[in-house]
Amino acid sequence: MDVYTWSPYIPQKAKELGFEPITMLWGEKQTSEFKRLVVKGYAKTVFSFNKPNQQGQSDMSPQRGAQLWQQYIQPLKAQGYSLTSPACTNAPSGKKWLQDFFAACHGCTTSTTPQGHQQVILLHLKCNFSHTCLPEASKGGTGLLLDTLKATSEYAPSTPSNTLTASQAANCAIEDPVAEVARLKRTILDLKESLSPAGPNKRPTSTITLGRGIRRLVTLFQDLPTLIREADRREEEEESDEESDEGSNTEEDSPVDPAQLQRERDRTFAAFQHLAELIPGFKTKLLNTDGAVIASYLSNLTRGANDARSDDVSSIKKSVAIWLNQSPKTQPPLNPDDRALRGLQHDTTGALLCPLEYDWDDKEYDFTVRTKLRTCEDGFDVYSSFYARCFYKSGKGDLEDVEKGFLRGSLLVKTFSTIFMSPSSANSIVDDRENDENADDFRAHFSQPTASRKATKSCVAKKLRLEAITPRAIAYAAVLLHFSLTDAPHWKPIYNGFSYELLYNFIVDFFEDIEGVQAKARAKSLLKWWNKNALFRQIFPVRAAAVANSRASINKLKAQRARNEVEYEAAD
DNA sequence: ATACATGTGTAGATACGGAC
DNA sequence: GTCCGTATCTACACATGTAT
Repeated sequence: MDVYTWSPYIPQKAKELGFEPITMLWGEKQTSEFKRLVVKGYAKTVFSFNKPNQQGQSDMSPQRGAQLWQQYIQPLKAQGYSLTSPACTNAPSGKKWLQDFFAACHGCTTSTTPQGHQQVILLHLKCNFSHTCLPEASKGGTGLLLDTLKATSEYAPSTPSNTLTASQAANCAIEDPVAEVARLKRTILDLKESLSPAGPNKRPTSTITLGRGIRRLVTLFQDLPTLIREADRREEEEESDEESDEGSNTEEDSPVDPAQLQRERDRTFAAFQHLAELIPGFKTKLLNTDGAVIASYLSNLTRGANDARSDDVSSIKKSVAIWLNQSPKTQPPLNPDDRALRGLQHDTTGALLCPLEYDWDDKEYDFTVRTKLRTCEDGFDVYSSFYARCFYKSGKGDLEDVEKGFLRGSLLVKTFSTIFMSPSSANSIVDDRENDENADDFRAHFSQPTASRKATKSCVAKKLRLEAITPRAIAYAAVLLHFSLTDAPHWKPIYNGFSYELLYNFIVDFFEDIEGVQAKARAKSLLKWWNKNALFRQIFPVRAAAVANSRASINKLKAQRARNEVEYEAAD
């Protein structure tokens, strides 16, 4: 850390405290004191005129500056001092002042840069930490300085990143621009490495990137402040738990089922917990007392969340068309880039959107059901039920047992693996609507890996550190699949009166909000069915079972070696 | 202003071909 | 055969464009 006092004087304490003192010729009025104090060894660096281009500061002409420089500053070079150019303000007049100064200052060129360019003079960005430096830097002040560097010494720095510029500003002095830039780059690299020691990607993950998993794993529709509010509410409730919150709610006018409200709250709180798990340091970040910091943090997370959803909506739109077009029955073929001709008007997508309640394919009455559904005749509404056939294994279900086959359809599995594994991973999943005799064995959904090419990048699930398939991930995939079968022009939470938020909540609750032992067991086995997924296990080869196995092997080896030792000693 | 769609950049991986 | 550099590919992240 350097220290200076806007004068030649260096405080006695400065050196004792380990500061590197810098002397300064502030302006004309300090020349005598400067000459008296600044001798060989007094300091290593010298700053020169303070804002010579500004009235009320050292205020002098470039030509006068050059004279003073030659008289007082230049001779110090021979005494081992680092020389620093006049410190103009960041105003355009400062750049002009410096250019004129260099023009007038003959013989100031003392050394050369490694590139062989004439290094005219050491430059100093005038600033101080408390009030000038960072605001000016953020307004582009350092940019101007670098412009000046370029203009005066032919030194062209590689385009500095924002971080670099800020660091340069904070450093306040650029002695040798080339060395300085190189040094700062190394420092930044070091810092980055220390931030993320492991992993091939050394770049620290940005907040936006961190947010990408939120819609996929935490909540598809709720915004982050809602989740935080619910977490806060719970905390308050716990603190004053004897005081029931009856009447504290202002929802008197809209009669809400208390059980429904409680479920809503539980779901929201679960989302908060998932969020805290997904985003490293999330809870810590919330402790920040600066509301603006938190607001921008949350808005970046939200941006990432919505970006990722947007990516998924568009990629699933394409993929679904390609999968369905593989069947010759899909006539006319679907346009991968447009949902416009999908929905009820198309026989293939219509059949998949059609819930169990209706028989899309009834032939006896010449497809009247289909027609009635299309014309929204009374009592015929495709969007009245969540039991759409696209969610069912082989597209078939039983109205008397709606859970049977629900969320086991191959299209849903394809959608899931497209999002969480890779688009190409879905190719290995056999469409169960074509050959339903493969029914029960999940592995039958996957053909042998035919791709000669291995995955080239870690998949989304890995990036999100997803260790097991969660209900919310399945619900996310289900919503995206259903939506991509419609003819919606763009992503909407509600389309044709069908609420994707309600569908999402329905599927989440299907797993998370269960009454009864038998029902719980069925939901658990469904989740297990997903996690048993051979493809998914390829991605995470080291599971708990594998770790246990390796421990068992180690123990076995230990035991045998111990036994051998005993036998060896006995033989002696 | 915001959300969604589209385009660009890049990491990580393999395939290929020439030199030795 | 192996070593090494280059070309190419996939898929994610981010930037930019566009519509509402």
